[in-house]
Amino acid sequence: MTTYSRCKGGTTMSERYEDSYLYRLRHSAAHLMAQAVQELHPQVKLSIGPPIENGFYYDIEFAEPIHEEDLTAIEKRMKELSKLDQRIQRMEVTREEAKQLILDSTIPGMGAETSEYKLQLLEAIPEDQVISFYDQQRTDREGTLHRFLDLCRGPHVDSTKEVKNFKLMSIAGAYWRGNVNNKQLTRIYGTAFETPEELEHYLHLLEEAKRRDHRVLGKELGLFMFSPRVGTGLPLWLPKGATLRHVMTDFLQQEQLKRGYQPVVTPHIASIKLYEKSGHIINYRDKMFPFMEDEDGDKDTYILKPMNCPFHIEIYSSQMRSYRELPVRYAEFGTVHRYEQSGEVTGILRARGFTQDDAHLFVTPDQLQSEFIGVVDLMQTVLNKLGLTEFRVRVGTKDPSSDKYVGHDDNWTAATNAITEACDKLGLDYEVSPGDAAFYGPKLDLIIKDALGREWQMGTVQVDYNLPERFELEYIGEDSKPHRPIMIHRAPFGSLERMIGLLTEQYAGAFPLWLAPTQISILPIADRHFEKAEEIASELRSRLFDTRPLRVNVDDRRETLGKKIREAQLQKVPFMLILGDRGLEENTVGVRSREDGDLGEMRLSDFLEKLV
RNA sequence: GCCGACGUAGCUCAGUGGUAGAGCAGCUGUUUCGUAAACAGCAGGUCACCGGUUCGAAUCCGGUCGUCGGCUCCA
Repeated sequence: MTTYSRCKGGTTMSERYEDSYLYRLRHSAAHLMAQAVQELHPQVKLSIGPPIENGFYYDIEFAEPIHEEDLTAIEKRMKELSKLDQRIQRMEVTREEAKQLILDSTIPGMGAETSEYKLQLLEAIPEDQVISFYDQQRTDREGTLHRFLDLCRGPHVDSTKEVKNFKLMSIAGAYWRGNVNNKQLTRIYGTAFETPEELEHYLHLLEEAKRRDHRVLGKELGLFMFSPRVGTGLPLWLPKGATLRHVMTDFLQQEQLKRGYQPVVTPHIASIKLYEKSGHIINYRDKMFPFMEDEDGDKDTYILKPMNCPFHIEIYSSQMRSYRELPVRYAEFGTVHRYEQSGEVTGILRARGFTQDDAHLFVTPDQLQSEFIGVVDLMQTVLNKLGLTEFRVRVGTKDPSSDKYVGHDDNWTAATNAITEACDKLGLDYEVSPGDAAFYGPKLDLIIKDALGREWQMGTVQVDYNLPERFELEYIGEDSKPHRPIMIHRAPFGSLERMIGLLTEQYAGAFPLWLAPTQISILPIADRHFEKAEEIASELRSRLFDTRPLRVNVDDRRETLGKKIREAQLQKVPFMLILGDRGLEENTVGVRSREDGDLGEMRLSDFLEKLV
C-alpha cells in the first residue's frame, strides 16, 4: 500500500504526481464538481473525471447545452457541498454488485437512463482488477440521506471539506473515449490546490504566460502578422521576423554543409501524378489544400505541396546511382502547405503554410545506423545552440489497429528497430508511442512545451523503406546489381515557424545576441548627434558577428533619451549605444545592456571587443 | 470540423436599448534633453460583416467571417 505524504506545492521531489495528495485532491474536486452538476442538472450522464497536470476535468453529457455562465452556479454549489464535510468512502464490490449499483435508480444519478457511460466503463475493467466505487454522503436536518456515488478507481481525499481552493476554468467539447465517431460530451475543466495562495499563484502564472505568448510578442516585437485577407494560418513575416529566419537558416545551413549535405530547391506545386505515386493522394488528401483543377480539362491538375519528399526523390532517381555516391543528403528549406482544421491553427506554432528545415538522406542498409546517429548528433548541436534544454524524445511507431499506414510490416519492423537500436546506442532517454508514426514510416520526435504548457512536436527523424519502394529507387551496389536505398527524412527545427514561435516564448522575446533581430540600437541624444550616430552604425554594420553583418539601427526620432531607452528596452534590443556631446568630444559611446543596464562610457573598439 | 468564449480607433481597453469614449501610437507645433514615457493642439470609428426585432441597436435575436480555450489531428 502506498503511503501519501502531504506537502506544500503538491509533490515532493521523490514523489510522483500520481501518488501525491494534490492528485487525490484534484480527483476529489472532479467528483465534487460532478456531484454539484448532478444536483443542478439531474438528467446528466457522467462519464470520466480524472485529475490532469494542472487540475482536473469531468466529461458529462448534458440534456441542454451549458454555457460558461453556468459555471458560476456549479462553483457555488461545490463550495456549499464542500462545507457539508461529506465523508468520501471507498467501497469494493463484485462486477455483479457494481452493475446493480449503477442501475439502481433509487441512488441519485444512478439508473438505466443516466448510466450508459458508466456501464461501458465497467465492461472495460479487466477481469482481474478490483472494482471500486467512491461514495460521498450526508444526512440533512430533516434526516434525508444525500449521496453521490461514482464508479472510480480512486484514490480520493477523506472528506469533501478538503476540496476548497478550486476554480472552474472552461468548457470544451470532448469525444467519448477520444473518438471522433463517438458522441461529443461536454468537458468542464477546473483546477484545485491545497491552499488559496497556491491557487492564486497558479492563476497569476497563467496571466504571466499570456504575456510571453508568441502571438502577443510576435505583434509587439514586429516579427510576423496575419491578415484575414491573406487567409487563416498564413503568416506574413515582418522585417524583424524575417531576419530571425535568415539567422536561423544560415546557422543550420552551415552546420549541414559541414556534414556533407547538398542544397536543392524545388517548386511549390507539382502535378497530381507525383503525389499519386507517393501515396499522398490516398493517405493525406484531407490535409491538403484544394487541388488546382482545370475546369476545361485541358491542363493537368496541380497540387500545392504538403511535403517535400517526392521532389527530392525525383532528383535522386533522375540518374543512375552508385553505392559510391551514397549517402546522398539533399537539404532544402522547403515551404509546404497543409489545410489544418480551422480549430487547430495556433499562431505560427501551427500554421497552414510553413517552412520545414527539411532534408532527405538516401542510404544503404549498412549506412542507416551511422547516418541516423549523425542526424541525432546534428539535432543535439542545434538544440544546444538554441539553448533548448527541456524536451522529450518520442519514438512514434505504427498503431497496429489502424489502416492509415503504407508499406509492408517487414519494412516497418526494420525501420522501427533501426531507430530504437540507434537510440539505445546513443543512450537517449526516449519513450515509445504507438500510433504516432508518419503514414510512411516510424519516427523519432522532439517534443517541447510552449508558454501555456502545451506540447509541440519539433524536430523529427523518420526512417522510410516505403517511399523508395513506391518510387522504385535504386543504387548499383558493389556486386553490380541494383539495390534499394533507405530514406531518412529529417528536420532538426521541425519548422522555422514552430521553432521561432517556441523560442520567442522560451526567451520571452529577449533573444540571445546571435539571434536578436536588432542587436544594437544607437540612441543619439540630440539632432547634432545624428550624423555621428549614422557613422557609427555603418562602421558596426561592416563588422561580422557570427558570419553576418551586425544588425544595428539608429533611433533618430526627436524624442527624449529616456523614451528611446524605454522603447529599445521593450523591444528587447541586447545593446544600446548612447551618443551625446561627451561621445562627440571623447569619441566614446555610453553602453547600456538589456540585462545589466548602464555599463558606462567606452570606445567603440572596446565595446566591439566586449561583444565577442 | 466539433464544443465553449470573444470581436468597439493602428494597439490596450471602457461603454447593456436613447447623440461613440480613454490611454498609448499617429499628425502639427514647442522643447535639443545623459540611462525605462517632455508639453500642447489636431485628427482618427459603417462599434467584424449580413439580416432581423424595435420609434430607436455597439447593446437584443439569427447567420457569416475572424480570433481565443479545448477535443480530434499534426511540423
